[in-house]
Amino acid sequence: MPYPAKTNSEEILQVALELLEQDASSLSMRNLAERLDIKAPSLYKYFADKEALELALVEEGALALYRTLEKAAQTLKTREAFFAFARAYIEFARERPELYTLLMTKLTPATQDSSGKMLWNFVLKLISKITRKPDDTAAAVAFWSFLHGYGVLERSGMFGESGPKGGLEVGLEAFLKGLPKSR
Amino acid sequence: MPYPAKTNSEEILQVALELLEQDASSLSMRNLAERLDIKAPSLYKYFADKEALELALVEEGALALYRTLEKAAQTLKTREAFFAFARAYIEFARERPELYTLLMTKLTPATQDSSGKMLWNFVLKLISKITRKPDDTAAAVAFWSFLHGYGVLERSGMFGESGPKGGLEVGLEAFLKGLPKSR
DNA sequence: GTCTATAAATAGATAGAC
DNA sequence: GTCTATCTATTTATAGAC
Repeated sequence: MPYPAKTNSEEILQVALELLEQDASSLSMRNLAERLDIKAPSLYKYFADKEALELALVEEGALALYRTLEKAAQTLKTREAFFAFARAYIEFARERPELYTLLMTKLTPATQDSSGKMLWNFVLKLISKITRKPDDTAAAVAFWSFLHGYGVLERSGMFGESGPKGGLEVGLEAFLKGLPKSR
Repeated sequence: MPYPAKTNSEEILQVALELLEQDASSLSMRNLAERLDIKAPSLYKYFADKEALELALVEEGALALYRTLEKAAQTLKTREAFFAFARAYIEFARERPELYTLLMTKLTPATQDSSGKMLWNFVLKLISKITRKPDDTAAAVAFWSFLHGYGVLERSGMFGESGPKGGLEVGLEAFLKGLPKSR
C-alpha cells in the first residue's frame, strides 16, 4: 500500500478538540492537519467540510458537559443537586471556555443530537423538581439563561478585577426562593 | 484643493453602524470605504485601525442602549421600572442583535468609557432599589447575567420553534420575589 | 488515503504620488 | 485627504497523480 491510513476520525476529533481548547482561532484545517502529520486535503476524506467537523465537536462537547453535570448532581437531594449542578456548569464554562463557546453557539434544537437533548432534559428535570411542576419549560429556560449569561459575562471580564462579587450565589438563591412552586 | 475631504469621522461611524447591523461580517474596511465612496486606505486617516473603529462603535452602542433603557424606565415606580427595563433591554438585543453582540463582546471595565459606566450604574441603581441595599453589586451582576443569557439564547435559536415559553417573565418574577431585601 | 499544486476568496494595512 | 499599487497573511476547498 503506497498510502496507508495515517489517522482516523476519532484521532482527528481528539486533536481538533485540543486545538480548540488551546485557542479557538487555531483550529484551522491546515493547523489541524499539521498536528496530525498529514496534509490538509487529506482531512476531507474524513469530514466533508469544516462545518461537519465542528458539529462533531459540538456533539462531543455536549456529551462532556452532560456527564460533568450528571456526575456532580447525581445522588444529591433536590436543593443540593441544584447548587452542585450550577457550580459544575460554571466550572465547565470556566475551564473549557472555547469548547463551551462553540457548544452554545452551535447547539440549537435543529443541531440537537442525542447529547443536546440529554442536556436539555437534565436541566428540565432538575428544575421541575424545584418548582414541583412536571416539564416546567419556562423555569428551565430562565435558569439556563442565568447560568449561561453569568458564564459568558464572567469570562468576558465584564465584572472587572473585583470580580462578580457573589453574583452567582445571589442569583441561585433568588431562583430557588423566587421560582413559583406548585402545591 | 486636489483632494477635498469627502467624509468625516461621524459619517464613517454612521455607515459602519449600518453595515454592522445589516450583517456583522459585512463590516470590513473595504466594504465600508465602498459605501462611503472612497478607497479603503483613506479610512486610516480617521481611525488608526479597525479596532479603533470598533471601539467607537461600542461607545455608540452603549450610549444607545443606555438611552433606550433610561427612556423605558424613567418616571416609573420601582417595580414597574424593573419590568420596563428588562423588556426594553431584551427588545434592544432582539432588534439590534449585531450591535448588541459587539457591545457585549468588547465592553469590559478596561474598555469602559462613559457610556459603559452609565449603563452599569443604571443597572446598579435600579436593582439596589429593589433589594433596598445601596450598591448591591451581587444582585446587579445576577440580574444582568440573566438578561444577557436570555437575550443570547433566544437569538441563538436554542429554545426552538416553540420559543422560550414564558422563561423571561418567570425569571423576572423569580428575581423580584427571590432577591434578598434589606429591612 | 495521501500527496502536490493550486484555486478563489478574504482580510488588514502600508508606501508614496498628487 | 485621496488615490493607485501592493504587501502580507489567512482561510476553506478542489483537481488529479500515485
